[in-house]
Amino acid sequence: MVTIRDVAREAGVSIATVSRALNGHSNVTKATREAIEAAAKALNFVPHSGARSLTNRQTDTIGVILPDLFGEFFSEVIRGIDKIAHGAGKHLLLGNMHGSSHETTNAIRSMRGRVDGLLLMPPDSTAELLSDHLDVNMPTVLLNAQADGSDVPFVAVDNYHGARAITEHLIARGRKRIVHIAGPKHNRDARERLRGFTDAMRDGLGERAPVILPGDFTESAGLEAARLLLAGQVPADAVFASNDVMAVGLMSVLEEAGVAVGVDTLVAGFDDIPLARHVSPKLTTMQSNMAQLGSTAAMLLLRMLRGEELGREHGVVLSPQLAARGSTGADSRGGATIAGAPADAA
Amino acid sequence: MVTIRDVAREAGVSIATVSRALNGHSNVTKATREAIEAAAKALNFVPHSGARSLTNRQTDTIGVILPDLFGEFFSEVIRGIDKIAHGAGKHLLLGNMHGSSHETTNAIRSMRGRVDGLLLMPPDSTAELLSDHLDVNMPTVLLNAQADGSDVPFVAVDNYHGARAITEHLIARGRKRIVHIAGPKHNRDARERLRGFTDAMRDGLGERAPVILPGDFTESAGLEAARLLLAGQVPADAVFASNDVMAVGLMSVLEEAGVAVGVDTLVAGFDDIPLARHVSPKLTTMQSNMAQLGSTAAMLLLRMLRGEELGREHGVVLSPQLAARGSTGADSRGGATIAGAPADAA
DNA sequence: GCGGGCGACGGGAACGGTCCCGACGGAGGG
DNA sequence: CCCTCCGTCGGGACCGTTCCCGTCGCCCGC
Repeated sequence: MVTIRDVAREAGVSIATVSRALNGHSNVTKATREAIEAAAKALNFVPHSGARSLTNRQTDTIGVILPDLFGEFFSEVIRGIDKIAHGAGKHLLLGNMHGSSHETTNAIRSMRGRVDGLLLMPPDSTAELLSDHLDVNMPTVLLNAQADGSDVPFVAVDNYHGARAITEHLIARGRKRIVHIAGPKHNRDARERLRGFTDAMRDGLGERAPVILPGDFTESAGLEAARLLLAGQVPADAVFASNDVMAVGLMSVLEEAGVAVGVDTLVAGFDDIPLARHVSPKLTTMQSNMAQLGSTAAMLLLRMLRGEELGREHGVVLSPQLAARGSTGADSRGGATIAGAPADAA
Repeated sequence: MVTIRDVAREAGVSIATVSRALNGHSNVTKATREAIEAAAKALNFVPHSGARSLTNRQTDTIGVILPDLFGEFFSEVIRGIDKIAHGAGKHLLLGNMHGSSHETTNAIRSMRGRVDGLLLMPPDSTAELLSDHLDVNMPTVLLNAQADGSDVPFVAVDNYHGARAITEHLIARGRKRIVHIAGPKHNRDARERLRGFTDAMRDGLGERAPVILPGDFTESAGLEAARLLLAGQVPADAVFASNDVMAVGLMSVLEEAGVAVGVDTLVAGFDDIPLARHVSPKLTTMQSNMAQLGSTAAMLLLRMLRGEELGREHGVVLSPQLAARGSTGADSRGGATIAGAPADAA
């Protein structure tokens, strides 16, 4: 394990000079610099980032704490974060909390001294109580959540207006008996989507008690809902599922039963997972743009790392875009999108 | 920024005692320990992991360096790694090399002092020359690559036998005019799959010059190949695409043109992306199991971190499993799989 | 020719912990 | 009653680097 001391001895100079030379400071003679660079190369010296960050009080690393989530979502968020972080020369330290609230606080604690800032996406169960554990000295941006107690910027998707927009799309296509398949009750996203749906039904159709089927964001919930519809228990000419996975499950059962999705029954989802445009007919959905969620949060954090004081009021709400496709009878060839709801930073 | 010194002052003891108490050493009086814990809690003290790792010479972090890759693959590998690492109490430090060879060495260098070991998946272009830049003191496991120069354990997918197995599957179903859509020429995986295909064609059918269409792992390559087939230029009763994405693109065009995939023409892919079982008919493919790739590599690395000396001979070759589905006329209901090629650690 | 100023380099403290070793005090046994 | 031993705690070195400050030597100007 070769250290800066070894390089100094090899080059016949002091440690301080080696540090200066290798960090590109100007007050080093060209000859000295070259001798040091030669020695460093000969010894295959690599500076110890950990020690450096101890004195520098800067790690060039961003901590990312995410709950245990399904693949596509996870990777898209990370990709968005990495794109920005990499451009700023920052590394990413991943901390997975695996859903447990205890592990969340653990993950936050263990980040101390390893990262300069934190990108935190709390699981729904701990969203409220996390404000106690946020370190005030640690720049933090919240993903898909807002800490009720403390003054932390956040980035979230406008689930409410997204759900309104897609419900209005179904109404605009002449449907009246629109059923919603909800997501998990404890999930904030799902609750907001449900709220957008019911409001749009009330405002658009005067419907005050629309049919809500229970769901949990899994494919089997979509299958189950489809069976209910096919059994004729629930009269419906359109379905808005709280996410794409359920919508895809629903569609597959309906199609197998001979229902012409996009003609007899319209189906819409939420998220725009890659699968959405590969199923037949192509699924109408709201494009959440998870990569943008990550990159926006990373940009906010970088600003904080540069010294800007950002608070809750700097939070960003991303507006999902409507992607109207075949499953609601819309033109599927162009994949044309209609502008979604406008931003609304609460 | 509260340090261990503040806690010591608050509790009226020395910093050494605080360190002992907080790390659960036995030689501390119960009363002292409780006083220290109370002080730590009152000051909201969180130990500085960076400083700790400097003396401990251990960071409890694993560095993961991946090329810029498409979503599903990336997230699955990470998930597999995280599953193991998290169980061992390790963090994950992500370094993305974004394809460039220069950034690869940069990423490796900047990991020094931040991580205890490295999981490295080099881009194809640098696979050969990376052995120069691997730090001999840094435990390293290679993903999907083998360093020719140095003695480093690796984990790879047996692309060759996988391709053989799926080609033999097509032959077993009575097909003789089997066309292969290749992947990028510089891609090691693609080359191995091509080799498996040609060998299987030679051994199974005595075919020494099977038709190879060019491809690049993208959907449009699949579309292009489909057009060639439909134009009748290339007589074919089955197609083995080098990955699922191309196979799916191919299938969509064939189906639109009225070709009954799974009856008239059989189609098979490689990877088993989630989409594979959602297209119609369901796509026969080889299940690469990317999560297992990551978890296996992580387990190897953990063994090295525990002091085991692992070398190239401890490399693991994962055998993909054949998932026979509707696109080759196999039963798609059960999603039954047939055992793939046996492991073959070169 | 001498003094002042500036540029190049070295010494050492500091970052925030861990741990070795030595000191001190109390208890128990001879 | 004294000595010894063990358990608890404090002092200080150390991990690898950065940076402040001080020193030394050289060059230039008067």
